[in-house]
Amino acid sequence: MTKKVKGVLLDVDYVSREGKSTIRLFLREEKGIGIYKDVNFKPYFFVRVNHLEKAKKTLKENVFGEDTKIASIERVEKANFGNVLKLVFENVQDLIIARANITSLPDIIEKSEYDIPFAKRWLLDHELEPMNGAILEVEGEKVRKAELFEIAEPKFASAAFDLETYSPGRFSDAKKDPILMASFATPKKSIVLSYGKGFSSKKVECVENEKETIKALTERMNGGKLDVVATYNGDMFDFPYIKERSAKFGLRFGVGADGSEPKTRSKGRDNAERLVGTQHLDVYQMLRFLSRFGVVNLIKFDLESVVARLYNVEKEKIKFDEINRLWDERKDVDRLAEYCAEDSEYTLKIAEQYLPLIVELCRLVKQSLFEVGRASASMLVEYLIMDKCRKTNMLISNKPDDAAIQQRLMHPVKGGYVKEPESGLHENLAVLDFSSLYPTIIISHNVSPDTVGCEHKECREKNSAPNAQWFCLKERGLIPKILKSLFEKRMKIKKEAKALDKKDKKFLLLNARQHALKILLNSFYGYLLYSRSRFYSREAGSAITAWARQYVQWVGKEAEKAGFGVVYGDTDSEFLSIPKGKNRQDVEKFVEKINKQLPGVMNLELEGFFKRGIFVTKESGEGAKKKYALIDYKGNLKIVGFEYVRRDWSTIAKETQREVIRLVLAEGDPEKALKKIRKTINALRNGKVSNSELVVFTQIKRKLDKYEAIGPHVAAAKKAVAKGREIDVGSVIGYIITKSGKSISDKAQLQEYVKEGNYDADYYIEHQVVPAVIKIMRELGYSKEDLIQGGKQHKLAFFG
DNA sequence: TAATTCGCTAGACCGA
DNA sequence: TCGGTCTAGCGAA
Repeated sequence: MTKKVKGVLLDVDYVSREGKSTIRLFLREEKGIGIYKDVNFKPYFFVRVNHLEKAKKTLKENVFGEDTKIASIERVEKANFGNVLKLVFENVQDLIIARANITSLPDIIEKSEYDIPFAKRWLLDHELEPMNGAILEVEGEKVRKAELFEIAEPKFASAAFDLETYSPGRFSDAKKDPILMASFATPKKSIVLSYGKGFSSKKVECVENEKETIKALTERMNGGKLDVVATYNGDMFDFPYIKERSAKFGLRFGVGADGSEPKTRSKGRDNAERLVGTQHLDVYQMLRFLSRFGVVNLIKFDLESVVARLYNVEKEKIKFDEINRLWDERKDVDRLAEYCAEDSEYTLKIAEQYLPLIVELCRLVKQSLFEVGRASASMLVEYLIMDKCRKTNMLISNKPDDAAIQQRLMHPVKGGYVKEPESGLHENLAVLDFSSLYPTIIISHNVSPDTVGCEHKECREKNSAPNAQWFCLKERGLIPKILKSLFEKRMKIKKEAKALDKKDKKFLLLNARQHALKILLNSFYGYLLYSRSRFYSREAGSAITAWARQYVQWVGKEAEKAGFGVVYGDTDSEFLSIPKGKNRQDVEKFVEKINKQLPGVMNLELEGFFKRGIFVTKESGEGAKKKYALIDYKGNLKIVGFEYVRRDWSTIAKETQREVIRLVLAEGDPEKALKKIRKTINALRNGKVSNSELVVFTQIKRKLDKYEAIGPHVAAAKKAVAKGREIDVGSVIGYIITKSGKSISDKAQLQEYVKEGNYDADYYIEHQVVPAVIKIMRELGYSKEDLIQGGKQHKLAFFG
């Protein structure tokens, strides 16, 4: 008896029992999470062989370990290779043993697709998409058939939890230190579970002790009601901690859809905590992931800093020694509870904000939320390519070995072209840029590892890149195939979104979808030149940049021919100055004319018009690249590359620089800028500047003893460690240059150890404020001395 | 423990 | 103590 069930596919995993590995599907249904099994799908990989029959015989006779057998061997046709055998196994363990030894056998050339995890393999081989709808035809718990159905506007039940733990003068140790409280937030309600006296907050649900706290939290979280559980660093802290504490009490934190505990998966130096069914989204990991793509721009990743940056809210941070004090003295435990509750609430808020984007990525790359929320760009691209390979019946390339990786690293590819700017002030500018330059080159010129250097004379003549590589025009390549479909999807969505109000829920959803597509589109070029890529192609990568350089320089030349000035250009953009006698329409006409001549989907876009712009010179006197500021006709500033946008400069220098740029560009008044600078310098001299304006943030990128040159940030970190503070690799520290010490490094101290007023005024004047503003003032004829002493006045006629 | 190259700038480091 | 070179970090695209 078969029946149909319908729901959202949350997860796929496998279990091994009695010598068989079986796929499980987790389906969000109305009542809960249904678990179904695909008993027919077996683990497999391929081998390329010299001689089919001989190889078959060898393989059949071979037993790799105790009882390790190949369940079946079949010959398969692949689009890119002949003589391929598919080896199927009863379970994953057999596959693992077999793949370790197989290449040593005679007649085997190469193993292929042997390192794709079984559950991922299932997803790649089926049409279903995680976080999208699925209709399963089932017999009992066994799946007979599975198909996708689109859910346009999905809604997911999500919640977040957070723990506060005891930490007597050191970092909490799950073996000894109890959980004090646990907060649990859903979009509707937020509660805190705890024990002991002194609570009066309505949010707090008091239970008897720690054990009951764990029990109560477990109860809230299981029962298959949740699709997503969000934590903030649950991978490294909350989950491992509560598992350990549970075990101590003889409990199990069994909040997976099948009642299992979260499993730890090691991910390089870090771990991840995986729940089956219900998806664990570690918001901390997700934000790291999103910041790699520029979706968010965060400096520090602790929850307080993140909340401050995302929502402009100063959330209270209670330090661990104070947590202990409040708990022990039972004073103001409500405040502690509120703090704990806020952590969950904000974690959930951030999760929900970015969920649509991540969900869209899940669907596109056909992997679970757990995977995507922790993935890298290369993994996302790889999933897409592997999916396309399966659809077009191609054997997926293997990962490169170490020697190949080293080879690749030794031969970098020439990148984009950057034009040296004409420094100084410019008026009436138009900025043009190629929309999605590299992806559109790939699509329009069919750039792909499998189309390079074909034998057709015609392709060579018509489709050669400036670096002499050419690409076949007869058949679309693997990479362009994928990019074309992503590109077209994105165009369609953008068009649809354009018709909607920006506050419309549908708009936000469409925007998340187009953003997901953009992320993927932009990741392919990097993947082609990524040293560990399965589809590395120096030829393809260098052709892309060669074409890019050619196109952007060609547009520059054409612009000059058309009578515009070309002020600057970087990789995919041109900054034109519009001379007297020309207007906006002339620019538009120029763009139109260029677009008629561009091939395929390539497109030059008019980004905007700007009233003024400033470019500065380097110490050497050349125009500085990747540094400029523009102001549009509405008065909006766009500051690029300057210290103002860098985190490793003090606020006092950055804000002064911004104000100087604004005064110069918006008001055209360098004298006002000069006044501002002198005022700042005076404040510094008089000790009036607060520490918060003096902090410099820098990331510690390696272990402290691994530095060859001890810069101020390393020196400050070392001193802090000597005082007992922990500083991990990857953490961002804030330091101040104090009065005591000889070198700058000697004077550097972590912000938290510096008393107000104890700063080296000369340093902040000479090394922070002046260097930040002199670049700009120099363009207007001022010297360093003018800034510092208040030298002679300049009469300048820059603004008529 | 995982996309690329181009570019700027600081401060340490090192030898004269 | 000077000036050149190297290490390091971060941003633009």
